[in-house]
Amino acid sequence: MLLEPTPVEIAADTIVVLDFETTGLSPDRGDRAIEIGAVKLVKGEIVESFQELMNPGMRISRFIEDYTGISNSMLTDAAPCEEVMHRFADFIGDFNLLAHNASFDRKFLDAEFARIGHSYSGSFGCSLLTSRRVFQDAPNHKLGTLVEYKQLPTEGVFHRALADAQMTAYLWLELLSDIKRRTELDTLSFEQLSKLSTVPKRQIEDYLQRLAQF
DNA sequence: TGCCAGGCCCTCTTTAGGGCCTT
Repeated sequence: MLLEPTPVEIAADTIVVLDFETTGLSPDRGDRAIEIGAVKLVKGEIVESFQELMNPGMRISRFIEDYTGISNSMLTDAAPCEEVMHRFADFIGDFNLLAHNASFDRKFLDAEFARIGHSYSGSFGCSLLTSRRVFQDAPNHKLGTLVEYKQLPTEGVFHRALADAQMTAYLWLELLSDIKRRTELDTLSFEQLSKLSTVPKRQIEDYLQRLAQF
């Protein structure tokens, strides 16, 4: 008889990859989220997705309309941020989280969750910091460039939350694959990968060699 | 009207400056 896995074991195998579209760069200066997209990766496969527009209670700039393709008219009928973030809180649970340039998405997640009095316990990983170390020969480390550089699956849509979250998930799997190949390891923990993103670039080869010895 | 942030990381560094990323 198989035992049901404990919640801790499930969390270790599951990552939620997320991406926000926002009114600007800084929640500290009043910017709000306008779309959240996310996919749930379980043991390297996308098993669930989440995508919702949200009404920030203000008009968005022409720049953001052009950049994202999200118009003011699209947001008029969207649910308010608070309502969407409650549903997103249920989606992410206590799973570990990942984003491309996670410091950006983290500050918007924290700001929007603070508005609804919600907190979360998952750790944040960053595909930008990791790819700067693992894919050091890439022309640059913008998400779109890395998708092209690694020939990752894409529908040609950029700067929309779900599409960017999906591409970030594929980038993460490519990073995992590359590290596994270089270390000849079968499995890598989220903690090992998070640690890697803090190792100085010049020391990455040494770090990978140390990983391979365990 | 016009402008706006911040974390990370490299180097011509650490008593600093500037490029890269995210919207």
